Amino acid sequence: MQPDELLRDLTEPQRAAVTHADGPLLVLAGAGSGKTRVITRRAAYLALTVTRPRHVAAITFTNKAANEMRQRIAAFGLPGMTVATFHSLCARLLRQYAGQVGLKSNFSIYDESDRNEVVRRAVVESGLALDQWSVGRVVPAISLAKNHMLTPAEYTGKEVQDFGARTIARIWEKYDELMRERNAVDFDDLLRLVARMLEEKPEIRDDLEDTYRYLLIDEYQDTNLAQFEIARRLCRKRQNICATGDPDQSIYGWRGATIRNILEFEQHFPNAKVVKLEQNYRSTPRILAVASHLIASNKRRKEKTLWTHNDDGPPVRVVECEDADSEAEFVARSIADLAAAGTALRDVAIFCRINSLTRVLETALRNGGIAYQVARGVEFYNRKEIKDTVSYLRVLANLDDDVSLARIINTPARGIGPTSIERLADYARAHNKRLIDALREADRIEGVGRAAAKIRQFVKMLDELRGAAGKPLRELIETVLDVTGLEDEFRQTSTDDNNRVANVEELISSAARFQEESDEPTLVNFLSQVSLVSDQDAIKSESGCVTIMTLHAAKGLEFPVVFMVGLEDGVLPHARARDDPNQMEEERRLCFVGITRAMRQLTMSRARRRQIRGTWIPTVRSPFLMELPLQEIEWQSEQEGQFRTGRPIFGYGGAEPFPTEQWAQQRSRRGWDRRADPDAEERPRHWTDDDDPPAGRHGRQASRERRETGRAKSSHAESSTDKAGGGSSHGIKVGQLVTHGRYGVGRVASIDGWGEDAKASVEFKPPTGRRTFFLKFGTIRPAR
DNA sequence: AGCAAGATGCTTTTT
DNA sequence: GCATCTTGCT
Repeated sequence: MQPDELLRDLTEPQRAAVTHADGPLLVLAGAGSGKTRVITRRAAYLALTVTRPRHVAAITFTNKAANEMRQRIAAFGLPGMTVATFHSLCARLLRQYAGQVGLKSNFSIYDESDRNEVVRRAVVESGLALDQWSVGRVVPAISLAKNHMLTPAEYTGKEVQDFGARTIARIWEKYDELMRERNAVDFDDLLRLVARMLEEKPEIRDDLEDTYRYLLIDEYQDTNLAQFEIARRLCRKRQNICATGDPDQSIYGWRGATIRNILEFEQHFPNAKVVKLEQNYRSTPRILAVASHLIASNKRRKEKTLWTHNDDGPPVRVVECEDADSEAEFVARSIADLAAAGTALRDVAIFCRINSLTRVLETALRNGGIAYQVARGVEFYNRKEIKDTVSYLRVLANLDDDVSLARIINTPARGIGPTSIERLADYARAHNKRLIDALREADRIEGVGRAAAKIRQFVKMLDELRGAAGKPLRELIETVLDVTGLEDEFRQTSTDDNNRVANVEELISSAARFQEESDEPTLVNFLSQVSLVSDQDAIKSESGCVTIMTLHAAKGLEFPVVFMVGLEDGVLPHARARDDPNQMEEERRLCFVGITRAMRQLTMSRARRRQIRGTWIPTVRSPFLMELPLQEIEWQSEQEGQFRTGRPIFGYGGAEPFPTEQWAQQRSRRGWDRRADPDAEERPRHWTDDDDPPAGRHGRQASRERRETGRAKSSHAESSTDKAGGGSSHGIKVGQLVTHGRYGVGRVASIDGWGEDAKASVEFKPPTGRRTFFLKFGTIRPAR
């Protein structure tokens, strides 16, 4: 293949991103801008021009992304490239260099539940009470600290006075110790240990830098500090890092991702070239307008303007329903209508902020006879039968793995009860031995009397199985299932709903596939893959049904028709984000991600009443709805079962469609009433002038008007709104760009008058020309 | 060992 | 309000 062939059908900015050879490169890839295409082309282009495939490494977050990329690159016929997720690459490196970082290369990778088990143990062994130091409290603290590359000492360091922090650090140290004993690492360790290794072992880093000469890092906006350090340390010599991502789609801050990594890329990598991909191939201009207008309220971002050649499509709708049930029915009915008109169900998706909202939707779709699937986080590998089987395999691979061993001692039930297991564990701890050694010495342990014989049998069985550990994977797993009695158990407990036998068979075939496809199909490597693969990777688009999923799960996907439900204050944005401006921005990005998944038709909805934990409560409209460009949107309101199109009333979010007498009184009493002019309700809210981004860090145009993002102090439309009645804070200045519902964007030429009489003269593009508006009517609004 | 009644807790969840 | 885990009982 000729390199030029890779460029033929690319746009100018895409080409620039693909052909940039040496030195740091940041590709700001807007939603739907053909990012994957650019990355894969770039990988191939580099391999054909400035280097060879084996010196190119593309790193992604999900297996799904990695697989897709691998496939596309394979089409170029350039074998030998590294395409991996951060975690799988790190696991590979840690196995390779295990000895140098204090691990054995057969280490186990612990998932959430395994890790929780060890944390629980660490709490107990630290002499603390589990109900006070619950997993839910300890785990996130440690995980976050690890992702920020802290050590326990550094973690306490800042807050020596803080008893809580000191205790967490103590538990953490214990936890690390227990993990080392078990020859196990968790997901966070994979990253952290590699990052540390690259710093502390210059000779290893040197080798790796010579291997991975060109780095491509995808979804860079979702990297945490550990991942950033890995990337940075891998390109220290050559600085050949290409990061792609979109700050507006950073939605994993709560997991330790740092949006700063992408915002400050140019500081971290001086002389970086920046390419913006702003042409969108996915959505209609209307959808993009809505998305852009919303995200403009964020401060922590990089300026970017999405545009498209696509045709207009139907208007974006916002629908306010009486309650959650009728919202779900509305969605179901709309989908039924679409289906009747020829839309395929697989082209339709429903997004919600939290999983608990799916239930009403499921009911409504079922009642409406509409086929659907829920993309749940319930993973294949978390099923009991899979975990049981995998635990046996883990023990065979890593005899130090006490957590897995404890899990299988009595699975299937063989008369070794919890008391005996506890005694064994106590003995092991007291004598500083592994659990497996305690098992072998069971006869000598006090209080294990009757179970001792059964333990002996179990150990014998394990030794037998270990003899089979070298067999091909399929055979090995089948032997395990047979010898342990698991197979019989699964056969007996399988139901139509939950076919355990079939699930285990799926595991076997994935092992067989691994055996064929992997370069090094060892048991340890298979287990690695099992730990690092989730079935989020397997959201099928082929099934002929509607997909219900969370906004997080929706990232990276696209659907012709999208419904977003629950646009309510406390749901989206989530209540717990409400008093933190940074979290509010993340919620807004989440909303943005949802909107930009839609290709042709987008409907956002909200219920005026919703059942939260059992009781019906009136909701408040999401502040994000009020940040949408009103003139772009068709508003519908349900009243007594009828849907009417009309303008919403801002500042009002109660259970009634329109203000009640009581509400109106309350409103004027508080002094935030607005005139009854219907146009006035369209005016954007919350303009302030003192709200620029922090000290021009990223060199933004200071002149640009920024919208207040907060609304954090109160859930009602509040005072800042209604300075508008008083005059000067309509937020419109001479020279500023404003939009008008009919005439579009224009520039303010002059402002005359004051207060009620203030009017602006606005210059629009021909043929409209210059027009004058009374500001009090709010017909022109600041554009962004 | 197995079940049933209580207790708990409840955003999102790439790996 | 509900599902999931724990505890206590037989």
